[in-house]
Amino acid sequence: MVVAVELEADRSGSQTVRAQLAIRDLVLTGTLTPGERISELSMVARIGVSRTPVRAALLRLADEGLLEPLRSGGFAIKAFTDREVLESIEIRGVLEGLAARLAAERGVALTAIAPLRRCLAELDEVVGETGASVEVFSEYVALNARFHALLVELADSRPLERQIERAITLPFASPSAFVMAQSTMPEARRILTIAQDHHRCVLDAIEQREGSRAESLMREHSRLASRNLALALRSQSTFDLVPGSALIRTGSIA
Amino acid sequence: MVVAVELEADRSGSQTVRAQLAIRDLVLTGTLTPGERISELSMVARIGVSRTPVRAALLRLADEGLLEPLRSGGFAIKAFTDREVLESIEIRGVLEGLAARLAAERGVALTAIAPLRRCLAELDEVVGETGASVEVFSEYVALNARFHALLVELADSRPLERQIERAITLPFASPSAFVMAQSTMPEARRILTIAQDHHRCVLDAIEQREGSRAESLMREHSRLASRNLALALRSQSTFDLVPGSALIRTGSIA
DNA sequence: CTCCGTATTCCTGTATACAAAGGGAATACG
DNA sequence: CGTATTCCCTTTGTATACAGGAATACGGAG
Repeated sequence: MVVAVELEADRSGSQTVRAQLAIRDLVLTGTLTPGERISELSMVARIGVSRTPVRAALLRLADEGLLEPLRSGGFAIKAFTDREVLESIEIRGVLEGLAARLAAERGVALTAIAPLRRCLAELDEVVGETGASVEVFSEYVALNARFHALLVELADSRPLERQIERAITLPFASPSAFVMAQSTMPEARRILTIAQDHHRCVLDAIEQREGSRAESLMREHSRLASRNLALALRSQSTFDLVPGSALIRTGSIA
Repeated sequence: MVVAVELEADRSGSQTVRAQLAIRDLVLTGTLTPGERISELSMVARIGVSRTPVRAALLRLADEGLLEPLRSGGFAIKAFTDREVLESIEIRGVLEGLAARLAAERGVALTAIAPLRRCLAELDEVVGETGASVEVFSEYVALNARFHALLVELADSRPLERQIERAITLPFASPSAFVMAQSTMPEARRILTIAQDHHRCVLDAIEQREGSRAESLMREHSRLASRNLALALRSQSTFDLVPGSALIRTGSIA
C-alpha cells in the first residue's frame, strides 16, 4: 500500500525540513493539483515521517503562501491566477526598488559593491556567449539570482530582507522565474541584454547615490519578468518551463 | 506549582490561537524581555495548554517576526533597533503606496470608494473635536486603521493584501502605531490635520486615476509615522505608549 | 427514481510519551 | 588557581494515542 518512492537520501537535518522540501516539490511539480486538499496521512505515507513534522511543514508552506487553510481544518493547494502572478512580480519590483534606493541614499563602501561588480562581469561573459544553449541560460539563472541577492544585502536592512525573501518564495515571482522560458524564444538574447544593462545601470546609480534612479530601474527591471510572462503564456511547452507553473490556472491554457 | 493566572475566558476557538494570542501579549507588553529565550514548558505552565499548540504558536510568531529561531533549537524574543523600526515603516509606506497606485491605475467604482469617503468623513469629525482627550485619539486610531484597511482592499490584490498584512504585523509598523504617543504631544492636533489631508488627497488621486500621485502621497503619509517615532523617542513616558515598544532597544533610552 | 436521515469512516486538533542533543555545573587534573 | 572534562538535567524534536467533528456513503421512505 505504502509506496515510499522518495527514499532518496534526503539527509536534511530535521524531519520537518525534509517534509517541507518534499511537499513543496510535490506541489511545485504539479504532482498534487491546485485546489486539492492535502491530508496529513497521505503525506505521512509518501514521505515516511510522522504526522508532527508533516503538520509543521504544512503550517510553514501555508505561511509561505503555497497552501491555503480550509475553514474545516487542513489545507488545500492554492491556485494562482495570472493576474496574481503579475501582482506578485510587481510587489517584488517595488521591494527591490526600495532596496536599491536605500543602498543609494545611504551610500555603500566600494568594498561592499565589489562582489556585485564581479557578479556583473560574470553575467557579461554569459550574455556574451554566442551559443544559446540551455547551459548558458541556467548559468545565467544562477548568476542572476546571486546578483539580486547581493543587491538586497546592499540595503543592509533585516526587515527588508525578510520581506523580499517572503516575496520571492512564490517561485514564479523570483527574479529568474522566466529566464528558462525565455531560452526557447527568439527574442531571448535581446531580453538578456536589456536585463543586464539594467543591472549595470543600477550599480552605477547606487554608486553615485542616485536613489530615485536606482529605484526606477529596479522597478522597470521587474517589468521584464511581467513581459516574459505574457510571452511564455503563448505556448504550453514554453509555459511549462517556468517554476511553479502548475499552480497557475489561466483562461487560455488548460 | 502551576500558577494559571490567565484563565480569563479566552474562548477563542482553538487552543493554538489562544496560545498565540497569549504569547504575543506576553511579548508585546514586555512581560518577557527581548533576547530572552522562550521555553515551551514555561508557556505550557503559563497558558494551560499542551506543548503541541504552544509549539504551533511559537512557529507562527516566528514567521510573524516577533521571535527568532535559535540554531540550537527553540526561539528567542526578537529585539528591534530604532533603525529597523524606521525601515519597517518605510516598507509599509512603499507597499501601501503600491496599493494606492494600483487602485488608481485600474480605476475603482464609486460604490467601492464610498466606504472610504464615509470613513474619511468620520475622521473629519474626530479631528474637528476641540478637546484632545484620550478618547478622541483612540477613536482616531480605530478609524485610521479602518481607513488603511479599506484602502488596501481597494487595490483588489490578494498577494498585496497578504504582504501588507505581514508588514503591519509588527505592531510598531502599523499605521496607527504612534497616534497614541502623539496624544501627549503639543503638536498632536497639527499632525492629525496633516495626516487627514493625506487621506483626502489620496482618495482624490485614486478617483482621478492619478497613480503616481496616489503612490507618493501614501509614502509621504507613512513618513509621518517616522517623524512621530523621532518625537516619541524624546521621553520615556511618551515612548511607552507605542505598542510593542518593549521590543525596541534604543541607544538613548534605557 | 429521488431525496433525506442516519451511521460510518476518515481527518484534524490536542495531549502525552520517548529519545537525542545541548547547556551548565561540579569535579578532577595540570 | 585556572582549565578541561564529565555527568546530569533541561529542552527540543519526533512519534503516537485519543477525542471531537466533518464529509461521505448507504439505506429507507416518499
